[in-house]
Amino acid sequence: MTQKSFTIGALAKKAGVNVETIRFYQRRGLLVEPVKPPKGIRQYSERDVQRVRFIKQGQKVGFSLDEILELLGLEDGQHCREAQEIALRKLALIRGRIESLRTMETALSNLVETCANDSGRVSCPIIITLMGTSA
Amino acid sequence: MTQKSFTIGALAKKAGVNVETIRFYQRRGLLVEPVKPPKGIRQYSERDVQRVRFIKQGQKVGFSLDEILELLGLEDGQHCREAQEIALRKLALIRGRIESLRTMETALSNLVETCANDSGRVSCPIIITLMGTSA
DNA sequence: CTTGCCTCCGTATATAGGTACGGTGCTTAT
DNA sequence: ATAAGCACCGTACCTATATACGGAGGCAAG
Repeated sequence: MTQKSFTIGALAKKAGVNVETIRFYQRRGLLVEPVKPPKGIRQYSERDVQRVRFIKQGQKVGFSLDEILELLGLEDGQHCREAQEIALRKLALIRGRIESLRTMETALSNLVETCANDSGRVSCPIIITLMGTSA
Repeated sequence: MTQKSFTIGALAKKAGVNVETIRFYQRRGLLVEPVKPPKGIRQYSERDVQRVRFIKQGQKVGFSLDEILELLGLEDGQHCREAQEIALRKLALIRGRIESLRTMETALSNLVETCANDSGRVSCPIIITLMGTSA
């Protein structure tokens, strides 16, 4: 069962990161430090777990923490024009990256296929096919 | 016009990186250091430019230099079984990343669209939609 | 034949993104 | 009421990926 609020240690565990990492993200502004009840312990929610996971996903696809901060800013809601501008910039990046990845995917699939037929040496033209993309 | 061979400085310029970076990649085994003619200067080719660009592309989609080294190993040709294994592993990663990026793409497109309709504040489903993907 | 610019090489420093450490003070189970 | 186990906080340290620095030597233009 899912509690609605828990400690930093539990948050870290749920999100699959180190406690120190949570604190690091707070310092970087990627996570809000919940108010500390006087004499108490800060409480976290599922929402925080999701944010951390989002950060990790973003990193895996090549975004820096600063970029992810921008993306999270969109989530938090801000004036439309600014949000839209950022979103459009990120969209362009994302699309370029998808294209790069697809090119790699094709090259690797071909390699695997070739391999299935022939069991000698193989080589994969992964480089040539990737040039010229813009992401 | 494209010369067939040039110096490290030219290579760096063509590839859009620093000379020091080229040397760093050589130390890391990502680029082969061309033989130095006695008393001479090492010569580089378009192929090197492509390799460097590939490295940069790879980084943009979230691969580390070590992972890129593996991918370049495929390009260079090696025994099938090993190559296939590596290729399959990378394919899985790549597919996961494409999926993550697509999710982000959808979320951001929606955001942009919402923006076009509403000129107040927006709240973006970006985080929620991204949770649980596996890349 | 000197002045610059470049290669070459080794070493030192920088930046991003964590990760570890050490002390203090709650709470809780024993 | 004491010992364990966390939270909290500041600071120090670590890894990956560059980037900079500084001296020696080659080559070409003025």
